[in-house]
This record gives sequence, C-alpha cells and structure tokens, in this order.
Amino acid sequence: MKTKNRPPRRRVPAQDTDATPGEQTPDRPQPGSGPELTKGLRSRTARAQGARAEGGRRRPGSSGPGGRRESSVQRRLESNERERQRMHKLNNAFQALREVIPHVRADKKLSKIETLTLAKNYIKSLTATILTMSSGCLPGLDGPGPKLYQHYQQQQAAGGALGAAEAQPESHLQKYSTQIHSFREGS
DNA sequence: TAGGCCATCTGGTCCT
DNA sequence: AGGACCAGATGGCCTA
Repeated sequence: MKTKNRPPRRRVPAQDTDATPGEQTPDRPQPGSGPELTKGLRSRTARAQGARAEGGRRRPGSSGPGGRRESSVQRRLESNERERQRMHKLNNAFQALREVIPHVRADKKLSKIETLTLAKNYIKSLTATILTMSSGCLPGLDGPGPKLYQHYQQQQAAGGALGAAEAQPESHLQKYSTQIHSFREGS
C-alpha cells in the first residue's frame, strides 16, 4: 500500500483561472451514486446535483469556448468523475463503520468526525476488555494474556503521550461511554 | 442568521 | 503518463 508520508504541500490559491472547466459541469447523471442516506427531504446527492447545476464551485463566466483545449477539459471531467467515485467509496466505508459502532443516537446519523472518534474509543474499549478478560481467565504464564498485555503496552508506548489514566483499561470504557452520552445529547 | 456538515470541483503531488 | 491521493475553495442544506 502507499505510504503517504509527504510534507505538507503548498497549494496555490485556485482563483478563477481563465478557463476553468468547472462551471461547465454538465448535467450528467450520477453514475455511481449509491443510495445515500438522506438527512432531510432531499438526498445529499440530489442536493449536490442541484449545487452543481448552480455551477458547482467555480465561478462561471470566466471561461469561454476558446478557453481550455477540449482534450484537457475531457481529462478534467474524467478526473472529476474518478474523484467522485473515490469519495463515494470513502463514504460507503464511513457508512459501514457507522453500522458496526454501537451508539445511542440512532435517530441521527453520526457525522464523520463523530464516527472516527467513536470508533477509535470503541476499539480501545474492546481492547481493554479483551485484555482484562484474558488476564483474568489466564493468570498463568501460558496463553495469550501476557502477550496481549505486552502488545498493548507496546501500542501505548508507540502512541506516546498517554497519561497514566489512559493506560487503565477501565478508562477507555468510561471514555467511550461518556462519549456516547455526549453525542446523544447532541453536544 | 450563524455555524456545522457535506458534496463537488480543482490543481498539486506522489506512485505505479 | 495516468491514476490515486490530498487539501483548499465554494456553495447548499440543516439546525439551534
């Protein structure tokens, strides 16, 4: 897999260059847009389509027919499509993640940041639970208990910056539980 | 109405 | 060279 370990890149402010093809986004149907979760009356996709019909993001009017070469425009459109598909896949992954994280606020969709944060703490709490159970059931030197604990310790050390309280298995569970409730309250 | 969240476009950078 | 990845920009929708 790729290891994206790049230095932060500088981005030239994408001002309205003379011939940005963005405004000419055609009214293409969404080829790969799966069933998006709706957050209101209209689906996200429909709203986005509306937004694109409005011109997407680039300011219209700066590019005439003689702006960019047609092949270049075509490449851009293909690139946009790929990017859209990529983001759809990413969103599907987010949705799959939401479905395996137990959370209380079932009536409202978790945001992406909530999903990630909750997932992180859920994993931590599960790890802590496994650790507790394995050390309790297998107190001897045999079995996965000690190895699990060693692994856990290594992870904690690698993660660094974890206080003593963080190292306590119960604290993960508590943190996760607290987080669930804070999300429930919509904070 | 402001702020949060989101989808999309876009161009730069990296990887194969 | 072309595709994947990334982050900034933009505008729409929703909620408090």
